[in-house]
Amino acid sequence: MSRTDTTRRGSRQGRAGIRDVAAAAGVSITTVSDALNGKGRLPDATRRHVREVAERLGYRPSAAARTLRTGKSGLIGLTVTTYGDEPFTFTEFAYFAEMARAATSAALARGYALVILPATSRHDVWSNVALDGTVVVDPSDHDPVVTELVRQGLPVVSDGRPAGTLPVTAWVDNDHEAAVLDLLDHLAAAGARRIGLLTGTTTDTYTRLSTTAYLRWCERVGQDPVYESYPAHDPCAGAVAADRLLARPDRPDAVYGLFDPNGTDLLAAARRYGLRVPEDLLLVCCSESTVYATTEPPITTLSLKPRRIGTAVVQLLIDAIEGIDTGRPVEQVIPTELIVRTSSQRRPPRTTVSAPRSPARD
Amino acid sequence: MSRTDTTRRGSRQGRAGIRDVAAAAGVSITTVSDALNGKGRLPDATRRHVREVAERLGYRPSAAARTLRTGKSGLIGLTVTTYGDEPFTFTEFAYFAEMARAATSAALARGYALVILPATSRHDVWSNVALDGTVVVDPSDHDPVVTELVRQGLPVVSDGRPAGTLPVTAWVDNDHEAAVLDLLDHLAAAGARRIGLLTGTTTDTYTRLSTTAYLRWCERVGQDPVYESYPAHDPCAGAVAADRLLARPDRPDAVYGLFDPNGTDLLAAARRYGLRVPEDLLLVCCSESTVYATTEPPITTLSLKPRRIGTAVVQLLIDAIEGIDTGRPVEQVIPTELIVRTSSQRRPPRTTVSAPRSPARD
DNA sequence: CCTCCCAGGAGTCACGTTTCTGCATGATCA
DNA sequence: TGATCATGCAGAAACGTGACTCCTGGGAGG
Repeated sequence: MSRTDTTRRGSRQGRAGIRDVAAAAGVSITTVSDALNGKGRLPDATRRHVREVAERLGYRPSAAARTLRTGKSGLIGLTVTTYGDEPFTFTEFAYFAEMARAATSAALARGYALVILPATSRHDVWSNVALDGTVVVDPSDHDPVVTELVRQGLPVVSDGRPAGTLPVTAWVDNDHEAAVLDLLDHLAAAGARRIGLLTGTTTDTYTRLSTTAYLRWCERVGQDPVYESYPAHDPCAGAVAADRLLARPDRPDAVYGLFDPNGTDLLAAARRYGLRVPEDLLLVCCSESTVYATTEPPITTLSLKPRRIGTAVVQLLIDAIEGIDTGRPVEQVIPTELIVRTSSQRRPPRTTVSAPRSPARD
Repeated sequence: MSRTDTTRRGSRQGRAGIRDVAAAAGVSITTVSDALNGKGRLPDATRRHVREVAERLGYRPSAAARTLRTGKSGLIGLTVTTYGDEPFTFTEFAYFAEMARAATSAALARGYALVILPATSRHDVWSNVALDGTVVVDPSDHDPVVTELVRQGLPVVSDGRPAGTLPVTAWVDNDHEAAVLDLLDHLAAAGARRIGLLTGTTTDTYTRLSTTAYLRWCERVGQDPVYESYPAHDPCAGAVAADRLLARPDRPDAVYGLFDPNGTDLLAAARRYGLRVPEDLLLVCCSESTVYATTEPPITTLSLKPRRIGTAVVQLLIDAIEGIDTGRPVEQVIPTELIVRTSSQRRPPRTTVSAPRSPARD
């Protein structure tokens, strides 16, 4: 009777609370909670009645209270190692955008949302948000953020295999070595005698594995390595390095560029030196950008399949959050795809392997 | 004395709570809270002691409990209208990526984090996260999500001026009409006699305003409009529309493309028809992509300055969250920038107006 | 010597849920 | 007919904070 007047504050002040719904429906708080969450044992009539009243009052459960009570927030952190003060790195823009998009989709489909967080260990932001787990893109060697998160008992899944002893719950990556070896074989089969590499000075796993594979391949076929390195986060340095590579006395007749903008940079450099692509110079770069389908000539690209990676990372993370923890790290390798276009074929292609965005020429 | 044994659960089970810190420091919960938040009146000695103990125990305050108590979560929603089942639209990829990056930076600098949320009114995800406010990119006419958020009393700031009576707290946009008029004048000054438009079939504000400005300009200078429309979310349709535009009997000698991929599509179409750029065809497109600096020839682009927009949107939103609510909508117009390159100059440029791909921008 | 005041800190409630426990009420069964 | 049991629901204890109220000395002023 007189106890229902404990509903003093919530009713008029802000949004309707569970108490208001209970009072309006003439039932207890327990019944409302059970009815809305499909939990307890209630007849369908009561369930419907409560739901209707809740709808009428515009009731939305408080996410904060639910999180506090259940310990689950439905939030997943997404963090990327950065080279400056910006939250994402610039070089892998298309890759990251695609990967983040797929990750967001996959998370939403399972009822989770993604929170973009900085890779810096500024605790004030990280500890202000209740996370169920975190996706880390390209974690550095002994990432303090990852260590701290694992110490708190949160699952962490990385895009890119962790270097050193980084204790991630699971990771997803491409087989970068196989991709590079395959790609170099493709160039050699197209007639390349000396293949050059445009690579980065950073020590991340992608750059390291790819460069190592290149060197191994050179050793195997008995070619002297011809490569230029530059800091991958500086787009101007990339254009300069592309120019340097083609200005060398031992100029390569084919080049693979590890980073997204390398294709246009190499194409511009080739024009400056009067080199025709693909007649004088074969070109491949690693990119997710669709512009390479319509450049003159279209450029063969290696796709790392960021959408599949983003999806896989989130699936593994949510599995770890909800399911049983196997204890040992789970590893998943996503195949790459070589999208062959004109720039890596000595003769005009007879069978088009690429998916062209334009009506067929000739 | 014997009441301190109420610290029964928290101490061993999970992370350290505020009670554990209080017990370890030999003070009360109040003192710990005050010491860590710099609130009450405590001597520095006590404050330091408590902080040290908290540090030693690895204490991190529970974000959920704090949110529940204070009503502020430090989370900002970021949502984009979508044309498919993906969370972001595809056509404005570079724009959105840049804008989101700037928004994330600005939010982090003020202690907030961004949560990526779908534009669909799937309430289960939206109501599962406690938001302090939301950024909406390109809200549709009577966006149900915006309406619902405003009904809940949350501030909403939109990128793109709201159509109809959408009750946003504030908005940020470019002056699209002025940008298009200016750009058309630029093309006319370069010698264009008949300027064509590549536009979209969607009804969003950007497309509508830009197209209207084009039609107005045509009327003013007495030119018959020459344009093709296509669904902007379909990249293949864009290539086809570009081809159609150049195949017309009243073929334009200059084209402005409203969307990011239009530049490469138009360039490819021009090559198919044997048109030289800029001699036979002047080209401008709206894009944030840096590839247009190195295409053959480089293409003039209209930049909407997404970084400035992203920053402005977040600043306005956080101001609304923290500060006083003025009640009336705040509007902010960001100027656009025409990056003039070879494709829109009849004669080789003597003075380079374009900004090359240097990292420092804005 | 008494009073007042203030620094310093302890107790306690409330935020809005979820969930465990438990109490009625009828129906079933030996 | 009384014991057992499933059903339908109410009470109340947390979850971990923040903030308000109140208590207790000790020094200063009268």
